[in-house]
Parts: sequence; structure tokens; C-alpha cells
Amino acid sequence: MLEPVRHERADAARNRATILAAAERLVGQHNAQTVTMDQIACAAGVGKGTLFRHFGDRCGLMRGLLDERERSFQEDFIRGPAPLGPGAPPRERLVAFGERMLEHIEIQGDLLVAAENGAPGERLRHSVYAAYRAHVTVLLRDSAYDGDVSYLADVLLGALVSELVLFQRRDLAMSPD
Amino acid sequence: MLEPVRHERADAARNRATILAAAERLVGQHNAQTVTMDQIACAAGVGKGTLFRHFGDRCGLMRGLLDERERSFQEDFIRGPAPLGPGAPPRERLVAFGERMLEHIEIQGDLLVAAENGAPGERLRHSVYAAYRAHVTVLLRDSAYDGDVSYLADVLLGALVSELVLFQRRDLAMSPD
DNA sequence: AACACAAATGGACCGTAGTCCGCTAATCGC
DNA sequence: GCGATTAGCGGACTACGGTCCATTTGTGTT
Repeated sequence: MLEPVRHERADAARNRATILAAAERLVGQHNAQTVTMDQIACAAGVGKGTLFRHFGDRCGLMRGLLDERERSFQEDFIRGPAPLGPGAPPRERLVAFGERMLEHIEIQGDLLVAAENGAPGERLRHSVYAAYRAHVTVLLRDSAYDGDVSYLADVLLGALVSELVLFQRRDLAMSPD
Repeated sequence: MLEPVRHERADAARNRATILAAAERLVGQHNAQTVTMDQIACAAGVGKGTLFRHFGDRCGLMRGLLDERERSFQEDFIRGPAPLGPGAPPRERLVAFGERMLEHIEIQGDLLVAAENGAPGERLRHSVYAAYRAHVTVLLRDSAYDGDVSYLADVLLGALVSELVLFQRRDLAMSPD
């Protein structure tokens, strides 16, 4: 993409990439919960301030790591092939969404948890959650569910919180109800 | 039960009470999220070590503050009058439980949130959650629900996570489904 | 009352997330 | 190329949760 913002200095972009690479490596080696910001900064050969300048806080960095995956995930359910994307009946899309989400959690594991536990309520206000919420809400409305759809969306998403899912590694193929 | 532990020294009990009182006061004045352990220790006139000796960690202290309320709450739904306690049909007891829980969250507000956000997954492993879970599971089974009851219990409780409920101050009287 | 001993204490200490601000150097208009 | 401007940098610093352990103090025993 050409100039998303007027200017981004070349060294800044380089550093962001370096940081993500270092973080990726460290999180891979050790575990996402135990890697410290200092370690990452050090491994990337930058100051800690730079880390926070780029990503705001710890969760932001974790989100940065998830970003690419997350984007392709969202791409799939917004524009991808059925049953996840448009084309299938909404009911089926919901089920597909749920299953894909579980898969997502399975793969990203504790990285998601690390990205989620920031300030209380912050997770819920964040754009990623908002996107899920909007998606599920629309699907619910389309499936002619007559009730408070956005509330039910929250309930369904609540069942898919990484923390909970990781807590109970159940195999389950319940259809959302 | 007689002598759960051989002895509890008088000064220890006194200190525990002092700490709880100080914490109660501070949390009342300021907000539960912003009060620091140092402040509490200082206000109670004890060392920080004492705080942690008595309550383990920050969440433990918050739970300590909630404890009395929590106990009477649990008392109510285990042995109290219908429809919350035994006597009413399980369906109704579930609804009553949900409503009472919402009320509980409304009143205790951010104190609950403060008590909940400890180490990832810790909340779920804790005895309070286990009690809720067991209760809801039994009620579900009794209402002849044919499915994975304990899973559904988690889903229902997920809808009642303080963080979520506080996020959306909706008035809703959906019956559990 | 004097003693022995474990329970309890307090505050120095540590590791980590996040802030601050003076310095460095990339970029742009000339 | 040559300043001027300012985004970006780094690392010392702060705040907070939690640990450690030498010292004190309550308690049952004699």
C-alpha cells in the first residue's frame, strides 16, 4: 500500500518489523505469559521506549503478533467461501464461525490469552471483539432469531473466550442454539 | 468443625479484621481498581508482608471483602427459600439464580472485577466458580436437559461474567434457554 | 514467672509494566 | 549538499504486586 499515513520513517518501520520478529521468536521458544518486555526489547536490540511507542502496551504487542492470522481469519468469514463466508444459510455460517473460532483458539493458545488480559473491560471495547460481535449479530438477525440479538451475540462469544475454552479442552460440536 | 487448625493467634485475627476494615474504607472512598496494596497496608498500620500473609494476593484480599456477601448469597441458593432455594422447579430456580447473580454484580460492581482478574484461568479454578458451576449443573440436569450439562453451565455462567455484565448495563430478563 | 518455640510481623528487596524526556538522525524544502 | 524540523529513540525512572527473612510476640508448658 502507498503511504497509509503521510509519512512513516523508514527506520521506524524497520524497527517495528524487528520487534515483531524478536517477539515471535521468543514467544515461540518460551511461553507467551513469561516473556518480558525487557527481553523482547533486548532481543530486538531496541530500547524499551520504542517497544511501547509502537505497540502501546503488552497486550498491544501480543495483538501485533496475532494480527496477520487475525486478518486472514476475518477475511475468511467476511468474504471467504461458504459455509464460513457468505452464501450459506446464516445458521450454518454461525456454526462454521464457532468451529473456526475454536480452531483459532487451539492454534494461537496462550498468545490469545496474553493478548486478552489487559485492563478490565478493555478487551470488550476493542475492535477485534467489536468485529466478531457485529458479525455474529448480523448472522443472528438473518437467521430470524427473535430476541435481543446483540445480547445473544455476547453470550455466544462468551462461550468462546480463550480462557474458558483452554480451561476445558472439550471436544464438542454443539450447534449454537 | 472443631479446630480447623490448632491455634490462631489473637493478634493475627485482630490484624485481619483491621486490614479488612481499612480496605473496605479505601475501596469505598476511591475505586477498587486503583487502590494499592501499599495504601491498604499503610492505612491499616501493618506491614505489607502481613497483608500478603493473610490474603495471598490482591485478588485474595478482594475476595476477603466480598466473602460475607458471597456466603449469604450461596446460603440463599443452597438452602434458602424458593424460588432461589430448593422447592421450586429447577427451571425457575435457574432463572432466579440468574437474576440474583445480576443483582449481585450490580451491587458489588468493580469489586468483583478486581477479585476476578488474577492469573489467567485462575478464576475458573477457584472454589467460588466451582460452586456456581456445580449448582447450575445440577439444576440443568434436574430440568431434564439432555446435553452436555456442565458445558452449558459454563456457557450460562459466561454470560454472567461481571466484566461483560458491567460492560453492557442492559436490562434484560431473558430466561435461560 | 520464666522458658521454648512456633506464629506472626514489617519493611527492605525484587522483577516487571509502563512513563518521561533529552538526544539522535531521517526527512524535506531549498 | 545543507540546515531546520521533528519523528523516533533509548534507557533511567516510577509504581506496583509480590517475596524473603531477621526479629518480635503470643501461647502452652514447666
